[in-house]
Amino acid sequence: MGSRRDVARAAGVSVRTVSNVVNGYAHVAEATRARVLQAIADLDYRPSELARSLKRGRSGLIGLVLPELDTPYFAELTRAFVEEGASRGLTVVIDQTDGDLERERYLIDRTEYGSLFDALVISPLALTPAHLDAISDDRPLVFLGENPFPRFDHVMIDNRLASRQAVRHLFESGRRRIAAIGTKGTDHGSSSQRLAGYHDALRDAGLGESESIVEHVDRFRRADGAAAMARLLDRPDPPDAVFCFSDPLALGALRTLATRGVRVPHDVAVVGFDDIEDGAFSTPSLTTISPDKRFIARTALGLVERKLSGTAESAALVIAPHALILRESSAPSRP
Amino acid sequence: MGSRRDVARAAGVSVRTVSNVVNGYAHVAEATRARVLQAIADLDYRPSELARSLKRGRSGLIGLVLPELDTPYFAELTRAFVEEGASRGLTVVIDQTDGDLERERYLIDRTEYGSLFDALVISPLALTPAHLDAISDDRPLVFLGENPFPRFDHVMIDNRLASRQAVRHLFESGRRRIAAIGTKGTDHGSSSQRLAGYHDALRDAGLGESESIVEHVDRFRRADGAAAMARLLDRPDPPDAVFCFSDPLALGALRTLATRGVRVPHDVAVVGFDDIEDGAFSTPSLTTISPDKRFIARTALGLVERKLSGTAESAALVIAPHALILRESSAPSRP
DNA sequence: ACTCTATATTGCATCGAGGCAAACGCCGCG
DNA sequence: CGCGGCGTTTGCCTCGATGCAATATAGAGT
Repeated sequence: MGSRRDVARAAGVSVRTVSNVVNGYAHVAEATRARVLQAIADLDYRPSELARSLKRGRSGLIGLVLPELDTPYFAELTRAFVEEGASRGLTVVIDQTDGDLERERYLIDRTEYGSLFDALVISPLALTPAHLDAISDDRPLVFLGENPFPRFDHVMIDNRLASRQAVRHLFESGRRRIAAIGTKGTDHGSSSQRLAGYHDALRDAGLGESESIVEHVDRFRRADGAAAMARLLDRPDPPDAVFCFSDPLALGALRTLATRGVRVPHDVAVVGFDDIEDGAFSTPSLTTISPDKRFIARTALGLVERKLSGTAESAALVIAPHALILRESSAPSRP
Repeated sequence: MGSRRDVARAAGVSVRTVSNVVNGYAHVAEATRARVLQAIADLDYRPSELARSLKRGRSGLIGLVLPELDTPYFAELTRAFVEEGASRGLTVVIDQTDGDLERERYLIDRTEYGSLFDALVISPLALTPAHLDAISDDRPLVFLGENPFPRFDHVMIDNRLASRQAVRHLFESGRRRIAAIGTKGTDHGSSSQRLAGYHDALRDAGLGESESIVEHVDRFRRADGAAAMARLLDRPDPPDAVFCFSDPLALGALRTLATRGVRVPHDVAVVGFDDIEDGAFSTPSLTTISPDKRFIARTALGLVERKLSGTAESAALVIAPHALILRESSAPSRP
């Protein structure tokens, strides 16, 4: 590939004129423009985005750091970010941590120590605010998810409220033995908030702590949901409704219920969380909490731009909207 | 954040000395080093990776362009690339196209016209070689997947052979009515090769074209596999084995079989393709073709480095190894 | 002919870092 | 006292592109 200088020499003009042609500057003679374009084509020249970025002081690259990509929720969120970024002239590139603390720290440190990215949007799993003590809050970092990171911009949904609404819905549709599938012991994040919402709703309904039925899982996948549901059905007092902390868990539960010949929603109602595409097409289709992924992406990128433009006064905490999507899996059993 | 110049001023040294300290150059007096480090800390200075990359002529960023991220196979492949890249000092960033032609072209064009990425590894869905006529084969592009792109480096597995082995295995374990689930009308890629392998195996087994049973699907997801399996079971002459063109399809088929009370592998054997994690833990566990994802990632990045170093003489075509992983879903029915 | 303006083109400086080699200070040695 | 050598520090240039302002050229107006 030829350089800018080669092009200038070949076209018999100065380097500056090449620049003018490339950038479509107004006052360039037609003949000159043609000669330069010809030279560009001959030498297979293309401007270095690296150099441009250096001059501009921005690369236009935003890193999106997620725990895992094969979780449908994150995959769909990724899509929202990429599309939303494109419409703002930002390129969103994705990195995955597997919830590994070291990797989360590494990626943040890299931004800290001057990477090619203008900013990072990160959904941490293992990271806690204490790990960020040494990190200046001038850094363009935007956090997603439920763990609070006080000094930084943050976009989350109200997990506790959403869970409460989901469980209230089950109660209002006539269920009385409502189980939850989903806490993990180590998780200090969304699980505990969703659990809190579950307990809120039981309390609202006048049910005591003793009537809570919580089934733990290690991961939030179909297989875990299926196994947890089987354990619930094997209890002497099986539930008539299940609130699952993720859609894949709920889809797994549906599978077990189908296998065991338990009718959904007639015998057991199921509600999930995340509103992934599969849930809309399952049999029965899945009632779920739908976080507004578009809103999350738009807001997070807006915060990034605000930070980069220097207009930010203090860290923002944005609660993104969510909706309870009613589908077949939770239709009332007793009209 | 302070600049290199500010640091120099604060420490009372030249900019060059700051550079020497940062890069750990040998002959820097201890006192000077300390003063510079102090200034760096005070001013929260960190070197610009952008400027470094410009000087070096490399950014260390490799783009990995995939059709979709929520397909487990691609998610696992991504992991292999990210890890393999890290071990070579390359940062692999991911972009997704949804199999959209325009997006695939756009991403390649961006590299063509000087992006921040050193190279692109791309698994195209819609793109055909004709779209690349205008693209110089000097570009550091490495292709993945089954569609041939003659002038460029390429890593693929032998889909046809792998399929043939999978179907032969079904035949050898006593099956005689072997169906395939998976072609899509529009796909010019892996589907047609897997279909060819399926027919190869039938021919090997002395079964005629008339005995092939092919069930089409629109996408390669669980739900599609479940629906296709249901159609197969509803035929007057249901199969005793199914070769699915992807693991999610196979997992969907397993679900339908379970729901209908068909025993696997006793009544129907199932084989998938891709070796995704879920398949190893399903009930029954899934026999599948396992492409060597590590190998693919390692080789593709190797080709990238070869291209970037300029040692490449001509385009390479690498066939990555695969293995037939035998699990419960295809144990012999007639010993 | 001479200014004035509009169009075309260019040189220089700059972004932030690093390669290169010169130049500095200081020591010991002849 | 002068010189070679070592450790230390620095200036200058380059990477590739662009902002700024100056300059060159042509044509129009009086």
